[in-house]
Amino acid sequence: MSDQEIVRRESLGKLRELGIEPYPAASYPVDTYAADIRINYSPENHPMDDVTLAGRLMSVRVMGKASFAEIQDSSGRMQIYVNRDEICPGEDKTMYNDVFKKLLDIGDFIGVKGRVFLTQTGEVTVHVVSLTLLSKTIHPLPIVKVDADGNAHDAFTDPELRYRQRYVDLVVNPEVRQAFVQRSKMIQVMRDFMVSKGYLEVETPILQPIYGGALAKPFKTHHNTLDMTLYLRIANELYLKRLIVGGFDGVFEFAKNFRNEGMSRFHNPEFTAMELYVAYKDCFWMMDFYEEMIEEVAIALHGSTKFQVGDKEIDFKRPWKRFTMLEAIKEFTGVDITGMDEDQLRKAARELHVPIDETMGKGKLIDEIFGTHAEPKLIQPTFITDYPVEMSPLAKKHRDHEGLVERFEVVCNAKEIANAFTELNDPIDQRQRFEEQLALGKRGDTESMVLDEDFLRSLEYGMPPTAGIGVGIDRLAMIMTNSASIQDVIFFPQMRPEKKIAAE
RNA sequence: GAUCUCGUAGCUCAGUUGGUUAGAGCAUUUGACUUUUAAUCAAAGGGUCAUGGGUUCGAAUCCCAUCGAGAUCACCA
Repeated sequence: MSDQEIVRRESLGKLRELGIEPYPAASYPVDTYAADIRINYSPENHPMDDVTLAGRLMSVRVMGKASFAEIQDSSGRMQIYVNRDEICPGEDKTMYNDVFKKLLDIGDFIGVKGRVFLTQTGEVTVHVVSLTLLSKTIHPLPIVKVDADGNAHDAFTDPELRYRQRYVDLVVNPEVRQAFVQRSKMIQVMRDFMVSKGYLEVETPILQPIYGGALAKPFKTHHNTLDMTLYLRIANELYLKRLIVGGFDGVFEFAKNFRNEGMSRFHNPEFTAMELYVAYKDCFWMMDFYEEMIEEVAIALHGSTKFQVGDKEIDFKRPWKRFTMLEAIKEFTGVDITGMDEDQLRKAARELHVPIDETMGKGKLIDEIFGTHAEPKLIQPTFITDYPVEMSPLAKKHRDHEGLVERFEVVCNAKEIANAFTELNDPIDQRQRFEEQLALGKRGDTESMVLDEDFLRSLEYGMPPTAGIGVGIDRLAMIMTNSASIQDVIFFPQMRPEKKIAAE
């Protein structure tokens, strides 16, 4: 235990000796937030003579019998003025001299009641009439100080500590809270948008006997009573389509998916995807739908379709640029791969210095060329359409072009932020596609799909023509909040266990 | 999984070519100041230099291994 922790435990005892409970049980009648005061207070037009607010004590400047301090609530900080003879009207000055000056620490939760005034320097301040300790902190909070020039001192910046102790990060770094508030708002706008169209928010299994709906490696677990292997879902696509079979016109789910793959600033083992399926629509309808929804998100968060992300300005104003995949490859490499067979593609990929291996089929080769040369250059939101059939086993064959499917992805800031198809509803074609995937699996591709007989049976009962889309919520949140790492938009990103705590 | 970088006080960081007892600011404690402040002044306490081994008369510093983190790459959303 550090010195500071020992001192705080001692303070705790002294408070109890003075008859002050450091962890009182009663509700505290908060009626005002710091931001309310900052926004609404005006000495002439809107005096605030009786406010009660609560929060953490974040700084204290003692000057004899008068002190200035700051308390931080969920809306921000507010300066308070504490005068000895006002909080201690009688002879006993213990409350000020001992409790306030010595036994309170930065980080403690306190409640104050008082009147708002302007100091000589013009700062809005609460003149405290009574002060209540609400919860004592015994672990020192790292204090970020900002000097007169706006420079931060002692910022709490170590990424490991920030993610492991997110609660501390949230207390001392206000912009962190902001990113999460925006993330939540983004999801809310999307949800409202879809609900307003009449679509139903649903929940589907996370524990699945057969994983499907995406190309990825799953987490495996075991159910004891059933004595069977279950997989944590990698996607919810096949379940949502079963619901379309069942007669819903539109269903969506914000789903936690789990993929047992590498971690990076773009990948967390568990992540959130939103998938939406709408009956009697196709992927071209979905393009318009998505564009409109995301434009609305941008406006809700930034008041504009245009905002800064890293060193780029991104504009979500409709309409977005649309490329077929082959057009995009031609645009950024100068090579037209239209009509090439597998060997020709392999040769073209080598010439373009695209990393490839022998397990790759025609679809993966095209995808690699696109991923290496086109995707990194797509900063503004862009639709990429017409994917090869080999890499899209759940998408309907293109109505006009042999070998392609009706599919689009949206690429923005060099990352995919949506993936959509006109869904394959021909049960015989779907069975063949699964079988091709099985063949790829035998060839050594560890991410090929497995055959889901129950899903095929549902298609055999008949699924209406359907458009479906999947949206990477974390990726989209990174762009919308201008975050460089996925860990900045996930409260508790996955990390290795903390050695010290595990040992205790 | 590969490569590179990093790990020093509660927090942010110095620490020279390997050389006395490892430093600073903030935070903490004590004292001063009894005041409408924007890091008030003074003093003090605080360290398994990530962990373990090695080289050396001597290691925070050089070498090896391990643990943890970050960046880039691979896989992927």
